[in-house]
Amino acid sequence: MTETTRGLRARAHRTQAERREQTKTALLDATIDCLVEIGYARTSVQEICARAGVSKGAVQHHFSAKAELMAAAVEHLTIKLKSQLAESMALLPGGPDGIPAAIDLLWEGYSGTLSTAVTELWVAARTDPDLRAAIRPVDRALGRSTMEHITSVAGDLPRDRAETLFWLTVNLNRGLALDAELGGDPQRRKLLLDEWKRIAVEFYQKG
Amino acid sequence: MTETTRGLRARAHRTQAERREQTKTALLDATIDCLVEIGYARTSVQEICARAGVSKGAVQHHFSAKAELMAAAVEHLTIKLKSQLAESMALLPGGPDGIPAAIDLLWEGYSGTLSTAVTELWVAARTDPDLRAAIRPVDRALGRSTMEHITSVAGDLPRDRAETLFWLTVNLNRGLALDAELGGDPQRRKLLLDEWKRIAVEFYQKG
DNA sequence: TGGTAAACATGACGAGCGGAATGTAAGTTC
DNA sequence: GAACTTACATTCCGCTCGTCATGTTTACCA
Repeated sequence: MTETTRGLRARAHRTQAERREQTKTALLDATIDCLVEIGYARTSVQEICARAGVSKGAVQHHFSAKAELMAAAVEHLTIKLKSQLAESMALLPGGPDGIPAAIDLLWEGYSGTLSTAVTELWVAARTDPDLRAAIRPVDRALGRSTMEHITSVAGDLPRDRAETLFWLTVNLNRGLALDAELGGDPQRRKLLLDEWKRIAVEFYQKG
Repeated sequence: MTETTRGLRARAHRTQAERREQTKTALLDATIDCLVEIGYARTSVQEICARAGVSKGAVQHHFSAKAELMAAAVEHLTIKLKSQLAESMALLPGGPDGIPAAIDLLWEGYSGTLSTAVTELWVAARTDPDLRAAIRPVDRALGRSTMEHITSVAGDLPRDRAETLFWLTVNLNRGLALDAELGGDPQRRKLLLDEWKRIAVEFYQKG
């Protein structure tokens, strides 16, 4: 339960725009909470409302249907992920340690709760055309923008090589994140990540 | 809709054990079909019954609850995957082409419909302790047995190195499979897989 | 300061869900 | 072939779901 989902009764006087956006973000945050804590299948409108501290009428006023709420949650989620990644990427060192640091960064990003929520939506979107249509462009944009930032730090690495390394890392991370979700061995994941860093340095930085 | 889910009225005379197993596998196959076609969230008992061509009473007779059906589906699914993998692995060549061939094989396994169903159950299991408890041991056993087979073909590669390569490949594949599910670029996936094969040969076979 | 519109709450509705109770048909056993 | 058990069908129940219609509060504006 995020802090932002509470404290709606903080001030007595709020302008309409403030009220609107506050309950809207409360709903979206609550939606993400639900996805993380109880999964997509059991994420109901009522549960979201309960967590957001508003009524079902509110969500109806802001979103015409549950699907629209989910679509909005996708965007909300992506924005949050983007800012989180941007924050981390600002601290990225260049030079020889750049690649392992970038891999660590991407792992942090893909193993967090936000990415867990994204995975829930992804899997659900496979069999839900509307949700799929909402996710695809947003997710592609996030992937591309992250790649731009990462590869720009990569320094002397040729552009296409850096991109390949990036996507390999991302997909490996997604697999490892799935493994983590089901309670795979953390020690093995650390071993694999370390090995991957070694490979990346050897194969992309030196070779 | 699998062939085995139909043709229940094939023979007039069936022994009790035959009847029992036929409807049971029909239900389990139908469950997998549902997972693949409409996803875990919308997989209901009635939908499963409709696809299996039996009534809700039947599933009630064989499984005490929906959760138990799902748990059984996990095992059924794993058995199918195992036999599919075993079939492919029998054709695996040794020698210098062994590693790329093994990677291709694993990709075939992890990008098929059976693995899609597994992913649905995996993600659902994250927030469902019972399902999780049902999946974990079965999945670990499958992973281990597959690794045993693969590494036994690996020839001169040291044991722990082969294992590391195997798990890296598996996790990369899972990430790529997720990408494929949401309609990522197939060309990029092929490029990444080819690159991974090159890395594997260079880093594990030669070096 | 009163009227208007936006933001939200409340309650009701039909549909679909999982599960229980009960009925019927097919196979087994003696 | 009659008693009995197993396999399956039918029907119903309580619940929760998403959505809608309507009522109430809050902010804005003249």
